[in-house]
Amino acid sequence: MFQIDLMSRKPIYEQLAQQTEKLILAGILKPLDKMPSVRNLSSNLSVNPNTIQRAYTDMCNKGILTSMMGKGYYVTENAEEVIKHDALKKFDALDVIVKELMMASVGKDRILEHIDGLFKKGELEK
Amino acid sequence: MFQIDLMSRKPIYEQLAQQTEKLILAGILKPLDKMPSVRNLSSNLSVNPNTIQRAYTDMCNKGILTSMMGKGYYVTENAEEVIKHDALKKFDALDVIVKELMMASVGKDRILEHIDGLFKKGELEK
Amino acid sequence: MFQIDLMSRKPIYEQLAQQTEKLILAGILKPLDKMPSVRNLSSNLSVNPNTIQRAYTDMCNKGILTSMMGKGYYVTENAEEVIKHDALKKFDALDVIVKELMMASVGKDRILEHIDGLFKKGELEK
Amino acid sequence: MFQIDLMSRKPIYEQLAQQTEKLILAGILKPLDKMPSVRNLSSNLSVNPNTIQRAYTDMCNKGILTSMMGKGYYVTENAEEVIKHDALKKFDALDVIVKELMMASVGKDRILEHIDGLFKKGELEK
DNA sequence: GTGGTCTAGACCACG
DNA sequence: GTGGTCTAGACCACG
Repeated sequence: MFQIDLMSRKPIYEQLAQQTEKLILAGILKPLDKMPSVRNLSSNLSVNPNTIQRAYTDMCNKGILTSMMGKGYYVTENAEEVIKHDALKKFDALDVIVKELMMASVGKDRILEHIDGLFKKGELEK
Repeated sequence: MFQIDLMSRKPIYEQLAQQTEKLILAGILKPLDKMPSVRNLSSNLSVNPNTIQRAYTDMCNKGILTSMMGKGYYVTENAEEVIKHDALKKFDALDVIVKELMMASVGKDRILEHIDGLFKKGELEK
Repeated sequence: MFQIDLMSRKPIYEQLAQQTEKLILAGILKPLDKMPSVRNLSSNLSVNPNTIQRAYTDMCNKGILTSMMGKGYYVTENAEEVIKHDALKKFDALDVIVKELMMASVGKDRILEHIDGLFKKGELEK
Repeated sequence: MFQIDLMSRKPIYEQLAQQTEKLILAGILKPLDKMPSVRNLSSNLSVNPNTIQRAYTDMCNKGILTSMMGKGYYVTENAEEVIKHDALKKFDALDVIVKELMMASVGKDRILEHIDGLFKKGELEK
């Protein structure tokens, strides 16, 4: 269910959080679903329990998961909503990249065309 | 000429390299121009000399600068070309972000519109 | 009769004890009344029997309940008295919070007003 | 500057965060002040570096501290503001306690009188 | 030197 | 069994 890239510059706990969010958006993980236990996921992925804990705690703070002591971690009811709301912050990152492309004389048409292409590929994947 | 944001998450040496590239693309730094000396820039910006060195060395490796022992660092003749070519790698980063926005149910129209807006603002700045 | 909030940070056994105390103060549970059996309450609330046991044992230690081997748990004769006496310890917790509000520049008037408001609401509920 | 109570039920990282907040509210730690380094504070308090890190990271997430890689942690410019704003959440905790006192037949007058007493003591401390 | 991430592993509270 | 906290200590990036 989860795949970790140890060579990535992205911290493992961020990889876990991001993949969890994708599973929720894809409807594979649903509200009130139980997450794998810290120890279980730790041994399955060969990742230290502390690292799993960090990922889960971060998601709790964001309102995507909730913990029940002695029971486990669960997807919150409004997890999808929270994730979608957070995604809007990504427009800022998009701004930065587009501006850098502009600086490098990459024209507007070429960028729009490129994004258009992404959506066409995305539609084919469905 | 250079402005460092100590609060940024981006490493100072990356900020320096990126600003140098922008100055070259803007035609302010031209091929064969001499870069400020490591010591000089270090004291002007109150930045550790190692950090300046790192930025210069990185740019040398990319072919944007060249060092002449005992003389200093100079902008290469084809620096602009190299930078523009490198910029194309940023399409990958753009892909990642656009896909994440798509996952979060942000529609194509909204993204294209947003980018369109960026270009309009960019034109006004000119 | 009892309602457990699994999402609460408060341990279930504390929730049970607190609700029992409220039922006693409200006169719903009276001295010498029999408490539900551990097994019974456990299945009704879908709570681990150990948790019920813990709540009952704690209340025995405080003098609110008493156990009769093979018979069950009963409200003690002076349970109400014990609970009211214990409540005075809550003044300490109140002190801590009020001091923290003071530190954060929340004025005396605002605090007193707030508490006044609570009592007015409380009276309406009657 | 910091005092840790190892016997307290409150986690060390919370004790550290709370004491930092108090120092800021008291004007002892001011905006842009540098915090002790993780390693330094760790050895001074005989507390594991990870625990200090946790406290600092939490405060970063709340907007009270900011970290500069390779430089250290600094109090943010609007730290005091953030702390005061957060303090308002404590009214909820106050509600809970006051209601519990009410349940235990502690009258409004007695509570208001008690708080009044706290403020008089507070004034004497000045 | 300074923060950031991670592993290994212990101990506790809760259920 | 499950999460929560903590110690010990390593290794890396950054300055």
